[in-house]
This record gives sequence, structure tokens and C-alpha cells, in this order.
Amino acid sequence: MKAPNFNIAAVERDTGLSKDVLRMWERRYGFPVPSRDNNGERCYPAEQVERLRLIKRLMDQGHRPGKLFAIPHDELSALAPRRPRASEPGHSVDSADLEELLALIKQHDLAGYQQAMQQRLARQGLQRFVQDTVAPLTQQVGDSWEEGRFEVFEEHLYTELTKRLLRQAISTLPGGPRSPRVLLTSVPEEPHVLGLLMVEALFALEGAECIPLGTQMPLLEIGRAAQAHQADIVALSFSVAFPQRQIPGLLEQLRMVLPATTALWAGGSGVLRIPRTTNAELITTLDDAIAALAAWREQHA
Amino acid sequence: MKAPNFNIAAVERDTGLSKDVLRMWERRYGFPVPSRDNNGERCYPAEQVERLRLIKRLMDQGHRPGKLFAIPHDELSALAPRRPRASEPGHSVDSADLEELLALIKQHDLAGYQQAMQQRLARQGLQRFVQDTVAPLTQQVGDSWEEGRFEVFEEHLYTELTKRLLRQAISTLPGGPRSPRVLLTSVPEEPHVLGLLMVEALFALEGAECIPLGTQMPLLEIGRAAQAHQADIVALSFSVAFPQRQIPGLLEQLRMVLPATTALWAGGSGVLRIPRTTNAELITTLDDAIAALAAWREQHA
DNA sequence: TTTTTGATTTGTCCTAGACAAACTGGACGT
DNA sequence: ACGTCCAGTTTGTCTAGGACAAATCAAAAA
Repeated sequence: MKAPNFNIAAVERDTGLSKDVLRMWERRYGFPVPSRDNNGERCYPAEQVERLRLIKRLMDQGHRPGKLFAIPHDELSALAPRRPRASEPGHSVDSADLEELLALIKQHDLAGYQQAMQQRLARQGLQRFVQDTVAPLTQQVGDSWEEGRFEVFEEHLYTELTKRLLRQAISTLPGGPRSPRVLLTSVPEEPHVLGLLMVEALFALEGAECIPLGTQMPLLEIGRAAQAHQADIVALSFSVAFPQRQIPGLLEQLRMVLPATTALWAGGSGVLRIPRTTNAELITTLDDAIAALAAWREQHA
Repeated sequence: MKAPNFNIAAVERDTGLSKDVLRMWERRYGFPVPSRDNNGERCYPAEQVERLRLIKRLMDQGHRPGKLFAIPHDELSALAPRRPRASEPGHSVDSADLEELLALIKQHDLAGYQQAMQQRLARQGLQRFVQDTVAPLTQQVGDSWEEGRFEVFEEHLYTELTKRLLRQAISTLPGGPRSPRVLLTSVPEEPHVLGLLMVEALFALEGAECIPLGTQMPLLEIGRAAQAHQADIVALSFSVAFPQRQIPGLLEQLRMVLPATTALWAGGSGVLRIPRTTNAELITTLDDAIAALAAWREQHA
């Protein structure tokens, strides 16, 4: 198991840091310092890639690169999140239960996790399952990952298994005439789908017609889809990892390609710190989402 | 609905063409020719973005840019795929049936499509459903999209609904002691998951233990996951849209981070034209996948 | 017909400079 | 003590053009 060397494209893939940023950091901060191959192209050792991943993680928690590069490498991993997490210690009701579920993932016990979640779903019903189990659990997994207690692949595993549970639960809901028509998707570069699924579950429970388009829809396509499906509402999800600077511009562009009668809702932890806008309704919690749906209904009664 | 303008990052997002390529094409071929904003930065009108998407589509079919840019704009859409499709007219048994399913998607009839597929699943059983319905249907959807008969959002809708069906079917399979342990995932920049799900369904039917990690796992994480789950096999999927030049290098790097006892399988239409390698076993059809599993079992009996 | 070889095409990487948006920290006023 | 404004700093993204290797094509040789 010899350590492989990464070229700059591979590092971009694996860390999510753009080539431009990688080169700029090297110029400005003196890290990373890749060796060069015969063509003079950058060759990153695996160790530096790891460190870059750690730095990226800390930056997602609110740290700034200038500070991070000043810290000696071995102290990095001890850093605490700088901006307070949106954790609500208020109703961390059964955090012990949640810890148990997390432990199952951590032990890579797929079957055990699925079974435990199925039980909770049966016990709580879909709405409370989403709000009291899936949402806080996802938050916890994110936190654990940021603190380095979870590996990336463990988070992926959690996401994959939970996606399956939610989809399955949604598919068992009864059919019938439904309204409004809600188109659920996300913009390119935003692959996270769990939030969308939670909203879909809640909306479906409330009798809305959900049109799940998956993630990463080009803007013009979202416009076309809204028209083709005669959607009343287009609901987008932004995760906390999405580059926040891009969101206002995206919403503005999107507003332009959507029919004026179609509402545009943007939700997820990514919009928490976005300034209020007339282009879209910003929805920061699951309760907000349900409230927004009720408000829409009232307005279109 | 005024036409929005795209900056170069937005075009990269929406077309999948890298900034480098966009600038190079402008330099070499004189297209696209974006206007500039006050800062001298490129501003692409929506119309050019559309044309770029068309060009990308044609390139995925095997056309070369040099030729495409020589063709007057209005003849582009009439171009036929250049390299023969991997369509097997041999056993396009019930292509009429498939057309019917496609039509349901095209009409945006979610409920009708789901019902029709459920019926087929019940009638055919999972294995034949995967091989005789889902696989050719996916091929057809891809073809239709390449020929412009399907919008992107319609393909997304198809993918999303079909993913749900497959996952649901997989989750109903009985448990029990299973082997070998197969870890299913894809590399970063490869978001397509349908192929993985088909394989998972077939492998689960054959009694393998499938560990679905979702898509886009960083290479080092795949190594860690393989170790943590003590995977016997790591199965990757590459779609036809994945940049083929990167695949051999990826497989080489991955081989280095995996334990020697772990088999590495790479499948999907993306590996059709990849030269044989000792780093991984290349699997081009679903039948191959089943055969590979049988061979593995024989070798480890 | 098939294979080999040389020319062309094409994508990616390189350097280095510029600038705007976001953030910081202090001064000021309430 | 707290909010607000402003200047200074940090940081990411864009630009330009040059270079080169891998992929592909086309013509010559076997």
C-alpha cells in the first residue's frame, strides 16, 4: 500500500478545493508545497491531501485560512468549531437514543441501524420521525464529522441508508388528488438530498403533490420543468457546505426563468445567513416549511 | 422572464465544461464569444449556454469539437450520433412496452409510471426486471436525451423515480448470512447511481452482502471504508459521461490504497473503451457482473 | 486488409497579475 | 453596553497567453 501521488485535478476532486485556490494558497501561504513531476506539474503526496481535507473542514466551520496556516500542523485537529452550531440544546430530547443510532453507524452495523430506524419510524409515525429523529440525527452526524469523530465514508453510509428509509416511507403514503404541486430539487454543485427528502416527506403528509427531480438541476432546466409540470412552488435546498456567496445570485437568476405565478422557496442550513430577498422565500427550519405550505394554501384558497 | 446572463462559473456548472475549456474554445474556435461586464469578465447569454450544452451532448456521442464548430449553428441539432450506440437490436424484445414507459415519463405522469413499473416488477421478478426493463429503459432514456427528445429534467425525473423503485425492491429482499462483502460506490465527479443500484439488486439477489456508500467517495475514503468494512470487493461505476482519460489513473491510485486481498471491479458504460489493466477488473455488462461474482466465489471456495 | 508512423487536434496545466467582495477591528454615537 | 459606520486586510475568482502530452486522424507501408 504505497502512498500514491495526486495531481492537481485529483486533489480538486478529493478535497473540493478548486485548482485556482490550491495554486493561490501555495503562492500566498506556502502550503501545500507539492513536488513536481517530469513535466513540472504539481504532485501532491497523500499526507498533504489529508491536511488539506482537515483545513477545508475547519474552514467550513468558520475558521479563516490565514489563521489556520499559522497554526503548527499537529495542533490543527484539536480546533473546536468557531461559529456556534445551530444546535438547539432545548429539545435535544432523547439525545441518548440518538447516540445509540450513531453508534450503530460507527460500528458499521447496517442491519442493526436499519432495524432500529424502522422501529422508530413505526413508533413515532412519519412526521415525528422526520422532525425528531432524522433531522437531529443528521445534524449530529454533521457535527461529528466536523469534529473528526466520523469518517467521510461513515457519513456517506448514514446518508445512503437514511435516504432509503425516507424514500420507502414516502412511497407508502396513500395517493389521491393533491395540491399544491411542489417541485423539489437543488442547483448544480449541490448534491445533498437528505434535506429535500425530509421536506418531501412532510409535504406529502400534508397532501401536497411532490415532484422529486433529484439534485443538481441546471437553472434553465428548473425553469422548463416548472413550466412542464405546472408547478405552484419550486423548493430548493442548500446545504451548509454550499458556497453562500453564490446563493443570492442564483436565486435572482432563477426568479427570472420562473413564471411569475410560481413561488420560489429556498431552504436548508445554507440559507441561514443569507440576507432577506424578494426573489425567494427563505425557509430555515422544517417547521417553517410546514408553515409556508399552510400560508400558501390560505393565500390561494 | 428576461434572459439572465451567466458568468464563467455558472456556465461551467450548467454545461460541465471546465473554465479552461471554455476559454480555450473561445481562443481557438471563436465560440463562445461572451460579452464582458464592467470588470472585463465574461458574460455568457443564455442562448450561447444552450448551444454549448448541445455541443457537449454531441461530443459525448463521439463528435469532435473541430468539426462541430465548423458546422453552421442551425444544422447542429440534426446531427446523428457518430459512434454506433451499444444498442443490441437482438433482444430489444418488447421495445414497444419500453416506449410506453418512456411516454409516461414524457407526459410527466408520475403515478402512472410508478404503477406501470411496479406491475412489471411483480410480473418479471427482480432479476429480470433489472435486466430486461430497467437496463434497456435507462439506455433508451440516455439515447433519447442525446437525440434531444428528452429534456434534462425528464431524465432526472426518470432517474429519481427508478432509483426509488430499485431501492424499495432491494430493501424487501430477505436477510441472512451473506458473502462476499461488496462495497458499492463511485469516485468524485461521478454522480450517477442507477448502474450501481442495478448491480446491487443483482448481487443482493445472489446472496452477496452489499454495502452501498452512495456516490462520489474520495479515493482515500474508499480505501478506509474497504478496510473498516473488510470488503472483499470494491465495485465502482463509471457512466459514459465520465472523462475517460482519467479512469486508468484513478484505478491505479485506488489499487494502491486498497488492501491487496480486496478485489477492485470497475463497471458501467464508461469503461467500455478503457484498455485492459491489472489494477482492476473491467465489467461492461450486467451479465458480466454476475459472472464475475460467480468466478470470485469459485476462486474463494 | 491491417499495421505503423507522422501530423494534427485537443484538453489540461503552468505563471503571474488584478480586482471585488467579504471579513476584521477600531472609532464613534446612542 | 450595544449597534453602526468606515478603512484596511484577507481571500477567492477571474484574466491572459504559453507549453506540452495524450488522443485521434490520415497516409504510407507491409
